[in-house]
Amino acid sequence: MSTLYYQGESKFFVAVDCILIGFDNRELHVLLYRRSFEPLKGSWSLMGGFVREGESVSQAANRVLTDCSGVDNLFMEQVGVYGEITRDLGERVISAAYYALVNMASIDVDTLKAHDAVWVKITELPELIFDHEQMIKDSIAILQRKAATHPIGFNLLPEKFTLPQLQTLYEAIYQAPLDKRNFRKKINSMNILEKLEEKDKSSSKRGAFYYTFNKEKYDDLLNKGVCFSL
Amino acid sequence: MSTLYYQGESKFFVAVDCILIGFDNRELHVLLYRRSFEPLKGSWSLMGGFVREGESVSQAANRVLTDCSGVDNLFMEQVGVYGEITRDLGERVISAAYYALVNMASIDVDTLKAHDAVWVKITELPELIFDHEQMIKDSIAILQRKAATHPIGFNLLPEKFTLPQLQTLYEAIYQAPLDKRNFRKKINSMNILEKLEEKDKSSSKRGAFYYTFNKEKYDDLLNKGVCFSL
DNA sequence: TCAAAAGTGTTCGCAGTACACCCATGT
DNA sequence: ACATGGGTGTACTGCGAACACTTTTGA
Repeated sequence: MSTLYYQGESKFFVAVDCILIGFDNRELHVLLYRRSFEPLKGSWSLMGGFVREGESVSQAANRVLTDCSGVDNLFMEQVGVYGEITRDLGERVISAAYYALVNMASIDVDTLKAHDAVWVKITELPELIFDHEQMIKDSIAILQRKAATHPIGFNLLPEKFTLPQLQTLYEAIYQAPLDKRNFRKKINSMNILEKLEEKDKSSSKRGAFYYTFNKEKYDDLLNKGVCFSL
Repeated sequence: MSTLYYQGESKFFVAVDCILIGFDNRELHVLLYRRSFEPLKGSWSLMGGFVREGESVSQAANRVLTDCSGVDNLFMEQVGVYGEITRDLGERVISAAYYALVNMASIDVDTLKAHDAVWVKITELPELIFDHEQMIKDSIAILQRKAATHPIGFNLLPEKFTLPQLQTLYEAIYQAPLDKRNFRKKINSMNILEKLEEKDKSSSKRGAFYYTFNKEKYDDLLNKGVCFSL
């Protein structure tokens, strides 16, 4: 390894911690697991890992997410870096947090079991190691802000979804009830959804029409300078 | 040094880069300097430094900011972590960016000279090393978003300021003209400013009244759940 | 026939926006 | 007296918020 330029400076362990947020058509969940190594073995923790030589920090986050979810290229964004000296009880570790969004139904249950990972409702978080609770709080704050102005919520839904489902999602994100008619009016006026013929009969006798997110329409709006906001 | 738990993992140089944003009552500026060491010695760069063993990442950012500005405890927030493998042409360095806000008049000119640092208008940025231009763009995006809903703009002004000054500031932040009467109506309705007897005669014959930001009033509003937004 | 969820319009109030003139003062 | 920037009010409009009934269908 070369130390051409920066010799004398210190080096640090750099980790990534992943806040994988999922939706089960009712509530938001976070993927947690029981830490399998010391220190604090057995405590609740976010999925994480160390950054390696040959990968960027975001690649490391993607690797960790793929590994524990079984799905590649999840929607993912950086939350921030957590750099307090004693944040990790083992040794000093500087950690970059990333949140990712996924529909819980698309995650293979066996992959989760293999990592001892479980979905926990964000309203019922257990005690977590280090600063992981703060990371989750920061993630949800970003999600709440960003979901209001960017169509990222669709990452939490299956390809086809109903309007009641979509509304429940936003109610879960904002942790607040929304008016059905106002919500539908607004969604409708955005003109970014495609209504399908098919109905979902699983949650009512009448059935609710399926919709899909239409990325082309959305990109068109952006090009015209129109502002998405929900 | 202990390698109790995490042996086998790699360690990295971790740097901080500081986007010090200043206001001169006309335009926003960023503090840049000519890099004094290889690689790319002589190129335009943000102020930065390496994180040291005995300090947290944010403490490192504060140290760098204090060092180059001569002022301690500037308003400062994290922008994010930049972790591409080859982002630094020397060796691999993972960098955390922080932006800070300051009134340019409060910075000692000699301190700047000592660091070969200069204020550059954000509308006239030169070519910068590495990903520093991206860091500045990201900072300004955060500033634009955050200044609209949080009273952070006052960090860019002196203790006493006039309403025309305040308006010019927000026009510089948003890079858009604002209507004088609407701006004053809104500011006034927030009830977070204290009008002083004194006038600033430096920019007009009539003179403009000085105001100060009243943090108590602002905190009161927050406690009542009122939402600041400009 | 009834229970349970899906779907549908209108009204009201407020906040954002557009807009033009008088004031104070130093030169 | 005049040039320069400081300060003020009103009318309009569009968007968010509140609100209740009908429809469909499986059990």
